[in-house]
Amino acid sequence: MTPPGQSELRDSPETELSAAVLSCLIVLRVRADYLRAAQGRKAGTGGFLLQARPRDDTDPSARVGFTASKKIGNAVFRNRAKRRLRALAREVLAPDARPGWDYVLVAKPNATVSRDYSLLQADLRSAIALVHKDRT
RNA sequence: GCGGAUGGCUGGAUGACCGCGGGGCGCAAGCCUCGAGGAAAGUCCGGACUCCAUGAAGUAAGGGUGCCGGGUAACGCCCGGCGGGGGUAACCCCAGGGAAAGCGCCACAGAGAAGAGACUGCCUUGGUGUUCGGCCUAGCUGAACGCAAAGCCAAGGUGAGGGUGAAACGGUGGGGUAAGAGCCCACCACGGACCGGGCAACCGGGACGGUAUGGCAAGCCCCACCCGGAGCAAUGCCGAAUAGGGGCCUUUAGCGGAAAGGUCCGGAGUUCCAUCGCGCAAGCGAUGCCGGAGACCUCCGCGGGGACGCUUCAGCCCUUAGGCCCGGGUUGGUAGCUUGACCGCCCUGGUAACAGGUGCGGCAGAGGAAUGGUCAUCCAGAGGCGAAAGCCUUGGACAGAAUCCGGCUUACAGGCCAUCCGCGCAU
RNA sequence: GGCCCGUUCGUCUAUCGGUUAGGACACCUGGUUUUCAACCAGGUAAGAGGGGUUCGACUCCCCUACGGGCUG
Repeated sequence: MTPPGQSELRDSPETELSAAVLSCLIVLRVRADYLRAAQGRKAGTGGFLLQARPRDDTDPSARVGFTASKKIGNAVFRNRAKRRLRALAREVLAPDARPGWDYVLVAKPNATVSRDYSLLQADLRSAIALVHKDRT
């Protein structure tokens, strides 16, 4: 299975990173932050839309936000979309997030809830690479 | 067996890895434990709770409810009954008070739409011959028909027939009459003194009345009963930051005193409290050194004020300035916050709703908002293949707590249980 | 979360319980003009959905759906 193999592989870096990374992944709370992130780099994928921007301040933490509009569906579907995106961010985005950046994951109707999870993981990896490469 | 009615339950299960929110323990690492629904929904009713300072009575306006009895903290909810309607039945549905308090409306059609009306008709009496034609048209005259009616005119009787309409001022039959009419009679409908039953709604009987009372109150209204307003983004406390602002309204915005306690000062002592009393308990109350001060807090008296539609009263609560608007800043923490008119099983009372009892068990508390993500196996379900066993594929209803309860309404794949009704078959 | 309000032609809006639901803009057709615009004439086109009260409902009552506003 994947969990033991991956944990073996990432063992030494993960333990150091995890504390730092998890503490750095702060949830965006202010509407203005979301509006500013929407002005930054965008990378659309089959399951969601990733927005990212580097903040030009001294705070080294990486922050992340989630958006699920009424187009997604009723409250059950909106919650599920946000939970899947949150799980993705924890597994994929946390190790690769750059300090001082804001990320926003926007759910897409139907896709975010029904798309296969492994495809979503691949989507997020490529989207992160796209956003980071374009910037540098 | 088929079809139906009613009531209730359930709403995937187990495991692995990685995670989230609350609580407890721990210095920490971490460990343990709890973590969505029957509708959490719509926000349609009723409450608890908080603020508007409290309570009571009356009343205006406005709103709501509306058969009777009961249940409940309360309700527009529930239970039982009554009446009306539907269904072969089980059973279901009903905003179901008052139209003789008053106002209003009843389009079109129709004679007439509310103390109505007289179109076509029917009948009686009186008058007049009738119809057709011609002319010089208040009239004259010719022909045909007829000898007593019809027609026309006038006066009167009538409300039965026709037709209209959602609805036409009781219905059917008979008698009666000039023609008719509850004018009279029988039955039905209606009203109904009174009698019996029932707590009541109402039910049964019914002298008598000849018919009076058209419909609409989810039109205004009347009657009875109920209702103050706002809502946890209520309302407190702490902190940060900006500022130490501007405008308006009301106003007598105060006076006198005390020093047990807080506070302050000096000295002593102390800090998680101790002692005593009450209580089953949670808890509540009292006491806790000495001297001084009177600015502040506090307390007492007098005076003033207290918006909530208005008035009155009580109590003596709050206050000693209050309120509103603009501008500026913040968008934090904490309390409210979840054990309550609570839920399930059981026992007792009651037809039931429900009430009482105690025994056991259960009950999330976030705050840009947790309750999840992925995978595997199984279980319902659907489709395909197959004679069957079985195999493969697919796939899980409506839907996510936000102060908390009691209801209502709406959404809901599938499954299960109980009771009852109709039909058919067998015995 | 809480509290309110509203749904009528494609759009904006009228409408005592008694209609063929009125008007303006837009659209279509015809006329006028060399043509277009403007103008004239005519036409198409609507009661959010479901129940109830009533003889009769856009209107009165109830439920649902959708849309909008206010509130620290």
